[in-house]
Amino acid sequence: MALPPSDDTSNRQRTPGTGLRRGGLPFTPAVEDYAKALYRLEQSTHDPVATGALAARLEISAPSASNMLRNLEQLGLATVAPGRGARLTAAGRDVARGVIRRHRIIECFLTDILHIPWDCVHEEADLLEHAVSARVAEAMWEALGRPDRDPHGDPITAVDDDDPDFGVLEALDTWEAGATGVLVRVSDARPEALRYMAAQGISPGLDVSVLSTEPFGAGQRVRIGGLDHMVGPELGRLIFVQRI
Amino acid sequence: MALPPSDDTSNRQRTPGTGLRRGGLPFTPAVEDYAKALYRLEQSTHDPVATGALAARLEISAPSASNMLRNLEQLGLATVAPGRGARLTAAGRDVARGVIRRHRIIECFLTDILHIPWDCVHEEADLLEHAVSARVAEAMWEALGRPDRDPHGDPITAVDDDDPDFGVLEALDTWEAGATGVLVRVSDARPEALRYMAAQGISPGLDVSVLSTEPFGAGQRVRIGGLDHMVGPELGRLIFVQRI
DNA sequence: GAAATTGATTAGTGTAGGCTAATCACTATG
DNA sequence: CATAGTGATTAGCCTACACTAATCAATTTC
Repeated sequence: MALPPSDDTSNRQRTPGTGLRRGGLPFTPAVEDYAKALYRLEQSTHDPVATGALAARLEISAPSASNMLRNLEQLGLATVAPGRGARLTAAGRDVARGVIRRHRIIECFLTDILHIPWDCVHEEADLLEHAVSARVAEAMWEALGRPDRDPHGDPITAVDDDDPDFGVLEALDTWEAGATGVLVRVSDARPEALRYMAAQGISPGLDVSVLSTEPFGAGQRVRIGGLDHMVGPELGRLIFVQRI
Repeated sequence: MALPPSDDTSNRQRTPGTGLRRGGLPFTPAVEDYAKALYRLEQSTHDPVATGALAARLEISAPSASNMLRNLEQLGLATVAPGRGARLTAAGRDVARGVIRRHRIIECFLTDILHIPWDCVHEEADLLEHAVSARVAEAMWEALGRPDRDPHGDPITAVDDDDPDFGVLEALDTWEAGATGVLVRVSDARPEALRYMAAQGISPGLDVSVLSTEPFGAGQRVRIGGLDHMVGPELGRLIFVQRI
């Protein structure tokens, strides 16, 4: 005989209407996603975020965004100026930075410890970032040796710090022939671009030098980590480099 | 300047009405939880599972369970006999075993790699088991060296295998004075009991010998891993041992 | 200054997953 | 046999999020 008190009474906290689950996590995944999106949009424009911009970002309808903004306001995470867009509150920024920090730690963890290919970790991390508690995320960070960048080169900052100003970071497509530097970060915006770069052996940390700039929008011939590549302008915009 | 194509377009698959998210995962967390609960109940009684038993197990109301059972049936995961309870189909069993496998791998991972205390991992794993893809779970399993037991001693089996019959596994409280063996598994049913055992240094893998059995339900004096403990009957029922 | 375009909000729906209260269908008992 | 318990289901409701269609408000254009 075995297994009688068959385990798993699991304190499944029930946030009414949210199914089982959410065991103690403070916000719903949707709320965290909205906070993250608001943070990013606010960060790039430094202006209040228009409902439509938020909706476009999350690929949802404008009414959905409008609705959820009222929700965020009620949760104290955002303030909504009647017709003119929304801003995160300090609390909202903390939520957003927490999610972003967890996301990047998870990406590190997936590549460095689980050896999942570099170009797949973003999607997996999107799934996990809402289920990993702060405790687990911090334990991951420690286990990884407190890294300060994720595999795409994005910084892992403290929850109460803004993303650092990248300073002299430039997109590769703005560089002239002869320029040299180091590849610091690649945007994870387009998964297929990530996959291509992974296949070509292009990744953060490598030395970069622009061999030539081709006419008629053909892009650049670039040596990256000892290998030569043709980098078209679309790809060049996703690669961020720092002069040395 | 930096961070312009501000990342994270993330292919957020939208299962209508499920918020953002669920990027490709086949079943909702609720469905997985129901399958898991059905599997466990079926496994212990070998009979169809009564709606009420399922509801009690998941700490939800009977109507909710009744409702979801119809849902599971429509998904092809269970068959519901009109008034007489439900059974998992082969597909349902696969779902359940998948969740259980992921849960146990995650528990291993949390203790062995992240060094999260043994008595806390169950709750964290409950949260994560629905967000970790099969791919990530298997990568974890490989990174851990393909363990065959989780930290509580529960077996990690292939998705298409049933939990092995534990054979000669017995609850500690059934043992007489003088019996000796090894602690194979502790039930993770009661978190506070786990916490107590962790504090006392009681964990799977240790040698066990019953020194004496006390009268009037006082339990047993037991040497576990070199330390003496008074084990009351409530605790003894949660500890599973194998004679040597 | 009237009309058209644009952006945000309201109104109403749908789905997933919970709940309570009431009902139905057996069983078990006086 | 009638009556009282059980256990399951139905009916009806609630929350979180999403959607479409329609409206409102502001700006642009003629």
